[in-house]
Amino acid sequence: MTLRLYDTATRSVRDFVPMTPGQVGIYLCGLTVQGGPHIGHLRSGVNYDVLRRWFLRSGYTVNFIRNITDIDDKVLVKATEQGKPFWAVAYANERLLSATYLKLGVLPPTYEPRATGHITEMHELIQLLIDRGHAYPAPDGSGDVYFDVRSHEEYGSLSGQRPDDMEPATDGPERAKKDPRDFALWKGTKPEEPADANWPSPWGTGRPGWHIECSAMCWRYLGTEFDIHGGGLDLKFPHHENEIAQSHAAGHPFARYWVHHALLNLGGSKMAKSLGNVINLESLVEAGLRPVEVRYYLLAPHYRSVIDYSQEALEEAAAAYRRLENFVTRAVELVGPGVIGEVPDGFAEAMDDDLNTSRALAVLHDVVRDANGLLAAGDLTAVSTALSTVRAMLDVLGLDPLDAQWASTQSGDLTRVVDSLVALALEQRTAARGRKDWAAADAVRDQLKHAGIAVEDTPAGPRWTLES
RNA sequence: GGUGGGGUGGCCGAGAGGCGAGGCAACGGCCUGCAAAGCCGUGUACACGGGUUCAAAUCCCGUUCCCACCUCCA
Repeated sequence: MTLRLYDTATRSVRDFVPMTPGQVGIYLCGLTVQGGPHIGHLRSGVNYDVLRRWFLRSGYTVNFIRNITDIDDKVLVKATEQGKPFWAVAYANERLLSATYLKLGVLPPTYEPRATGHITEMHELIQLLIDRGHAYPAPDGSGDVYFDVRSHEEYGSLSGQRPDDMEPATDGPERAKKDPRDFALWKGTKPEEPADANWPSPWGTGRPGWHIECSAMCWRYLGTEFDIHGGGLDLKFPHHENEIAQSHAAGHPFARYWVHHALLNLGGSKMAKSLGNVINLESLVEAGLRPVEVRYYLLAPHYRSVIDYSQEALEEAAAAYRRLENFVTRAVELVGPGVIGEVPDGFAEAMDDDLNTSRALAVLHDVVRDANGLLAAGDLTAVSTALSTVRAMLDVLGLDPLDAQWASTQSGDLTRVVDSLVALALEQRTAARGRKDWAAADAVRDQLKHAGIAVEDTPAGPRWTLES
């Protein structure tokens, strides 16, 4: 079985063949840290986390690079507005992003390079492009350096657009460009921008253009050629198109597969700060959802399908997850956590088929349904086997309830105290039930329920859970 | 205007020529003292109009509506 991935560059699903057997290098365009992340950003993190976990599960060593864009127009504007250094604003948001990813169980990247830490590499790349005749310093003395789109025949191949049909890039004065589609590699100092947002360069002080950083960091951490480059569909043009242009023009073969995930919409258009239709993880947690449920919601639809955010759909997803979690909890009470086993063939086939998480979840639910039957039948050996299978699937998706990541407060000292108290009450209830005093038994159950404790009777005796 | 992706049952969401993915909700049944949880069963869905085919949600043509990108964007 091999993984097949949809490659945007060839517009087809292709067998994934790594450059080096058993190893995979992935570059994911991370965030511009002009603010905290919303759930659209988190979808990106979760989707690629699942891809990464599937590679790990399939026996690969994964070199996963996700960058931080810590300097750009918007960061500078925010810094000026807030009267803070741009780097302080960027770093605060970066920490917020990391904390949020952590809450969602997104594995930390192998490395998380920042644009401002790679000015040297960018200079080297820009000089290489100038030397090869694909870039030029602006003749207007601005200190800008532009990529010469006309010098690179394949420009537009990723997005399928012809330069002639394109609207002009607006990241510099048109009169300084040879062609309006040329884009900035280096931006000369502007008086209205913070003084500390400038670096010396062979072409004058300034700061990097947006696209060059990713080409430079890919080169630095993954080499001139690597396996997979990922990002949101909205980055396909111009960002990824420009990255390809820069890197190819520099003589780098660059990424072998381009993976783009669809966006998350709210109210009919994509979630974006600029549109003001933003929902973040904190607000969902305040509304009573757990991060693991949000994670389920974000990974349940296929990564190339648009998610139209709705509270109802999110709550349905949460209910679906609880069903899975419920089985795990009940099974563990009877047979212990066991070990994480192997994933069923159907699940593996779905994941190998361009990461079809929806179909994979269908397999997971099928197994859980059968396993619930085994649970009811008291077949502990079979339950134990099913549990290890279920946990394997959940683990690939980053949703294993037993993972330390999701360890609930229920396992603390307080729980032991509550458990002994509830046990006392349940003893009385059991006694009442023994003498068929249903009124007394139900009174105990009602009182516990009032205290937020749900009691249910199972073949193995009564069990209790905190109501969420 | 150019480039892509879509419209699937009450809701979410896979599938992409022929066995009704899965989840949520609903209804019926089983289990239960009653519940809860769970299991079993029920629904005749594929934007619209044509066409191809023994067979179309899936292919072709047309219509329509929606989204993304072409400007900072996951």
